[in-house]
Order: sequence, then structure tokens, then C-alpha cells
Amino acid sequence: MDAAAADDRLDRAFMALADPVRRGIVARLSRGPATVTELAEPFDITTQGVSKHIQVLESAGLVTRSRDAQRRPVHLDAAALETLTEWIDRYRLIHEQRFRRLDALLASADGGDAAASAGQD
Amino acid sequence: MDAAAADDRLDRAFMALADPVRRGIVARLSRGPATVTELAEPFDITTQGVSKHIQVLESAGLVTRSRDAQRRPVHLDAAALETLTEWIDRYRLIHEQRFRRLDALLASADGGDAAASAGQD
DNA sequence: CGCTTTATCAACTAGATGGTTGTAAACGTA
DNA sequence: TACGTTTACAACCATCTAGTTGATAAAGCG
Repeated sequence: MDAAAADDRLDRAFMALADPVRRGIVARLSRGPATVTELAEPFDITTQGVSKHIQVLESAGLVTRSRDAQRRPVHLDAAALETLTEWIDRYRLIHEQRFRRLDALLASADGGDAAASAGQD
Repeated sequence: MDAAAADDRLDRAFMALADPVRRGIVARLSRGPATVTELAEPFDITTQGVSKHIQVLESAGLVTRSRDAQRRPVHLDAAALETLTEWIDRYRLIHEQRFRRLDALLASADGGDAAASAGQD
């Protein structure tokens, strides 16, 4: 997978979670597969609307659909969720390590004004 | 913070990360604060465009802006990133625990066909 | 005081998104 | 066969988004 494709995958996955209905669907699916009508039940929108939300989640790779007669049960793909936490945690940790270095510098230098220039990395 | 406000905060934060330019800004800010022109430099869009991206990140609580003469350095807020990983991990872990229970059931029952009905939870 | 740099605000456009209704396909059952 | 259930697809609409250009404000510098 090249960088552009990975970008696109992240775009869609984050976008998919930027909607309370779709997050509700993910939350429900974490407890096991469900059909479209089951997933639509808690929300005040049509099953067609929910079907479109599921398509968004599917194109983001967050869920998959199987087949059981005329039903199409939806399953959560936890690996895709992990990709998101990996992206976030990468930069969160870089940020925190930078803070720890800054703290160490402050502790050793003991000069308050030295922190301002150190902030430039 | 009530549920609707928390929902709105999550909406904005996930939405903010659903764009490669804004993720690039977050990645850059993990290495330290930067000005708007510095942040705009790697991208092929105007500083006005980048300024709007920063407003999106700010309204999502992911970054803050301070003041240094006519410059307005942007800082990353790692705590907001943590809120996102917490949301994702919550349902990822529920999903994985369910899988572990299913595995245990399969191991004790030893019946291949039993798995299909067990899948319904 | 002008000039430059840095950044924001306002207005606009093309395109995407979230919802609807209507139609139709696939499947099990009477 | 006919019927009900479940789901998808197409067309449509209101709203939002991402980018642009142009004007403006704030601060430093000649």
C-alpha cells in the first residue's frame, strides 16, 4: 500500500467515525454482528439512511458484510480501529517525549529564561 | 459536559483528523509549536486555507494558539488526542473480549457447528 | 509615516455529505 | 404463484466543506 492509499484509508476511517450515528453503529457492533434493521432501530432515520452509513463504514474498512439468506449481517473489523489508534498514539508519544526532554532541560539548567529558546527544539 | 456536547466534541475531533493536510499539521506540531506560515510551507495551498484548517483543529480542541508579536504560534493539545484513542480502544477491547469468550466457548464445546449459533451472542 | 510580514475575516464556487422517497432485487414461506 | 421481509440502488435536495480571491488588522522596521 503506497502513501496516498494509506492517506485515503485514514481519511475515510476518521471521517467514518466523525458521525454519532456511525459511532453508535460501531459501539453496537463491538458486542457482536447485527443486521441493518437491527442497527437502524435505535436511530430516528430510515433503513436506507443506515444502509448508507454502513457503506461509509465499509468503504473505510471498519466493517464487513456477510450473507445469511436475505439478511446481510455487519461485522466490526477491530484491526482497522487499531490502525487509527496507532496513528494518533504515534504523534501523541512524540509530543510527550518532547515534553519530557524539555522538563529534563529545565531541571538541569535551573534557569527559567532558558526554556523559551529550548522550546524551538 | 453532557452527552450531546461530548458527542459534538468527538464529531469535530474525528472530522478534524479526516483530512491529510490537518493530519500533517498535527504531525508537525508533535515536534513543537509552529506559526501559520511555517505550517503552510509543505502544502500547496494558501495561508488562508491553512488558517481555516487550524480553526477546524482549534474548534475540535486539538490545538491552541498563543501570541508572539504578530505571530500566532500553534500548539498541539495531546490530551485531546488521548480522548480519541480512549473512545476507539473502548469498543476495540469490548470486541476483543467477546472474541476471547467465543474462543473459550469453542475450546470447551469442541463442536464446529456450535460456533454459528454462538456468533449471535 | 509608509512598507513588509503575519494572520484573519468575508464572500464566493465546486464538490461532498446526510438525509429523504421511490423502485426493485433476493430470499423464505404460505 | 403470491406475499412479506430485508436490503440495495437511484435520484433528489439542503447543507457543509475545502479551496480560492480580495480586503483588513496588528506588529515590527526603514
